[in-house]
Amino acid sequence: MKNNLKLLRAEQSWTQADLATLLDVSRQTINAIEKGKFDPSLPLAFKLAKLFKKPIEEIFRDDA
Amino acid sequence: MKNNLKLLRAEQSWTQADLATLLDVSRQTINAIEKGKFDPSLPLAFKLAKLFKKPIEEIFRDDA
DNA sequence: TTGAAATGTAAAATAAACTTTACTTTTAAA
DNA sequence: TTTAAAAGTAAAGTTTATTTTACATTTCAA
Repeated sequence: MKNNLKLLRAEQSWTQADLATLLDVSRQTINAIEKGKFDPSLPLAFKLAKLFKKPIEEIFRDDA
Repeated sequence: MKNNLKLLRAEQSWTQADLATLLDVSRQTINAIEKGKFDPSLPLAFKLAKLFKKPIEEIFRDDA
């Protein structure tokens, strides 16, 4: 599972901490997802999609 | 988080066990998701979207 | 070039997803 | 109306997501 989070976040000039606050998760969670250490839960993926106004499939790519 | 799985599965005349096999998860996992006991992981949501040829947002609805 | 902000990382703990086993209840066809 | 398949459920265990704390490294503006 790959994602564009780093890019999308940069487009908004948000820090990892900013994004974490907006999503109500820890900064480490954002860092780990960006670095591909794990995938977000489905609810968190929905929050990201809502925040970035993009479908989940446009943010995450299934490489399985 | 709500979902149409029961309906989509019925459209294909698949049992919970059939669907579980197609997705390589346990039947109890399908049952629990259909009954709303928990949400699938993002990878499993992608598998479902692929199988049913529908975007994740069309299968799951964020009610948060 | 220093210093602060941002990012990366790690360990320990908790929560949520998922499995296995096993049993009960519902559904539907013979 | 019986009975087999399907669906529901529950407990115990494993794995994965997430938090908290804490520290190290990178980046970039003064």
